[in-house]
Amino acid sequence: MSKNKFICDCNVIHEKQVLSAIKNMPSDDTLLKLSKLFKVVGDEMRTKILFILHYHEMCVCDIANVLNSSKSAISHQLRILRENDIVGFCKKGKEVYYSLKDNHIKLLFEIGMDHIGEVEK
Amino acid sequence: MSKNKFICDCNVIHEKQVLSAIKNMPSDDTLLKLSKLFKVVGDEMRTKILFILHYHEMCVCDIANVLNSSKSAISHQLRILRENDIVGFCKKGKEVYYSLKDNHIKLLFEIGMDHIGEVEK
DNA sequence: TTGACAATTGAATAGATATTCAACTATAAT
DNA sequence: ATTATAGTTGAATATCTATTCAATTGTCAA
Repeated sequence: MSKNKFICDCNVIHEKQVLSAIKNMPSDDTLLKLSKLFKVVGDEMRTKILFILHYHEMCVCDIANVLNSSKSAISHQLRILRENDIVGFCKKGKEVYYSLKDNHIKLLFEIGMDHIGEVEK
Repeated sequence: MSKNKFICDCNVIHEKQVLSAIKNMPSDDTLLKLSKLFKVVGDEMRTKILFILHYHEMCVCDIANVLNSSKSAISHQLRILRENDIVGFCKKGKEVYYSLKDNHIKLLFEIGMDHIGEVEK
């Protein structure tokens, strides 16, 4: 088991598996995007916003009222969701209506609910 | 449109939808668990660890070498994954082998990859 | 055109968290 | 028994991030 080719504070125990795992890893860019997606969904306020939007589109004030939060806080979170292509929006008069951009979030929620052993109503 | 029943810095625009959304929200406990799941997966190092483990179980040193990180850093992250029922482990001699606890993470990854438009090899 | 309100934005703050470092436990080999 | 190695753990630090606050933009109604 050689050690020199790995810059790490510990030995390689199974060189073959380690090399194989390195080879199979997607690019850092891909993994970053993947973890970013989960990170964006994985904030309690954003999870709640997405849960609301998976029923129907809603404007910022209404979302703030459902979640008992401020327009500003909600708007900041919506910006993050927007920048990560998770929600879309359309303006109607003074109001801006947000909605889920595609079906992936709903699927993630279903699997997540399954994992934590709760039944979505 | 009454405002008083909502403690918020803005008006309720569509009271019926707001009340309906409140009624449909799962419990805070459920939503916390759900967002926690995504938060735990949504860290770049943990995403990488899980990606490795979805091929085969692996011991801490090997994971550290694949990811070019330290035993300690990996061990800290594995503890978080353990505490959230995402990975399991078994000891064999001096080594501890970690593996995915169930199939949900793999499903989350597939949907996530689909969302970011990458094809998992 | 003026006032009211929905929404966004930037800066500041407070809270959360990943990594590092050092110390420690447990197991295997000599 | 002693030494070496795998892994864990707690504390400290440095980074990141969610919320708040104040100011601003854009649209509608009077």
